[in-house]
Amino acid sequence: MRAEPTILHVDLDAFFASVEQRDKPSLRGKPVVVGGIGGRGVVATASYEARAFGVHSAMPTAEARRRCPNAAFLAGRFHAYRETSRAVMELLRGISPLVEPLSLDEAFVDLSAADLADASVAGVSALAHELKEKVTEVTGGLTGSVGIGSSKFIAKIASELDKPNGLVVIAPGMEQDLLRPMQVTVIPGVGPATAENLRRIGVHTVADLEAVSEDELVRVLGKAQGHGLYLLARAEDDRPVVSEREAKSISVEDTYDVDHVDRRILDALVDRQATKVTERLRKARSSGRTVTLKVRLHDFSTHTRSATLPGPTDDARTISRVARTLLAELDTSGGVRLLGVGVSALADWIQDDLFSDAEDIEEEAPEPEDVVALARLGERRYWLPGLDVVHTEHGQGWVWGSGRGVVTVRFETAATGPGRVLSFAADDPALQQLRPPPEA
DNA sequence: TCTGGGGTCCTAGGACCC
DNA sequence: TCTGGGGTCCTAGGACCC
Repeated sequence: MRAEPTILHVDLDAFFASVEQRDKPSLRGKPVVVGGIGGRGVVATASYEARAFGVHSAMPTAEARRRCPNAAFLAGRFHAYRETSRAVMELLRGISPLVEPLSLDEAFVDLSAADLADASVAGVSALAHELKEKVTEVTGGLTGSVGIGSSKFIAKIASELDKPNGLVVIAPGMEQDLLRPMQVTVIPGVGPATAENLRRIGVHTVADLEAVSEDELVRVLGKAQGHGLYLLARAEDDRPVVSEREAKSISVEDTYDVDHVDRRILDALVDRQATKVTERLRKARSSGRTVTLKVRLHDFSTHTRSATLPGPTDDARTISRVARTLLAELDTSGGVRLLGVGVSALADWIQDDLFSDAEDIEEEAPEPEDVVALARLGERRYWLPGLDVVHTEHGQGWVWGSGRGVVTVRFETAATGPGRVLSFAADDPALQQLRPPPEA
């Protein structure tokens, strides 16, 4: 909790649906539902016109159609959403460098890192009014709801209070008065299961929660959540706004219109997902060590199986092979409604099968003028999957040897001189024997 | 015509090492 | 011969968020 109301939370109103209404004027003023439009789809966003019919996020689309047959049902255009989101995030970064996006349509901004003349309630209100106008400008007509307070928790609660197109500033010192009468479910992190656990010990409101000892909360909810809620019940929240967060996993999943039983089909679907994951890994210039397969069976029971490799990979065949092996461990004879393939334990560097690496290196050759990129790309690490002899080349640089493990190879590049191996090191003693090839 | 897709964080148990 | 903890890694599942 800060002494001044310097944490701002923005939430774009009915974001996906609003983008559709912006781009298609015939949809304006009408119910619009964006989400899965197949037999097993759910609603991602409903326009306020559709919400009037009782349609809301996470509702099965079939139910939404029943409640609001005249709505436009759209599958969504994520490219347009990303573009619009990017414009808003840029705008926010113009206010303060400390911007933490939570999703395409939500972000925290730490105003204490902004060039702010007046951090009083009146001062930040004026800033927020201006921000809201600019949001509408840069998005081509969308509105956002803004909450400002002394912490992330309070800012987030505040932005919920006056949707859509709202602006609420909670003056420091008023947090407890605001929270006490509210249901515990307004607290982010308190979902149906936690609410039920709390209900069983007689807790319905934040005031009720505040009356429970920390020991009791830890007993009922576990260490992390119990401690966390003990603090939030008192509006104690020091969490910083974090602008740069590294992804921890990349995954793809699909729910099928019909359950699949045929092994060959399932294998082929896993294969396709492994390819998609790989594409995204490569785009992110990343690789991962742990492959996870997710399976939802006909009865909606969900199972995951994972395997951790000795080194990271961004190879579709490897990921697919591991995922299919994991699939074989599960009894899928009753039918599979969802398959997913994910990769975690990400490394910010690229594994390579050295025999197929030459093209990749070419693709990733740094721009000569980009010295910073060069410094990073000049050093690449390779995972050698148990090959007897490994060698690679970049320009005229070579290394070879035998063993298993991770080896670091530093190349000279076009900008630093002729392509030559400068040095190499490995974590497996066998690989210490790596050496440049004899003169040809 | 039940229940998406992309994530994050937490828990608990077992293996393994010191 | 029996008995320890602590730390870390891995795995599976669950809760939650947008």
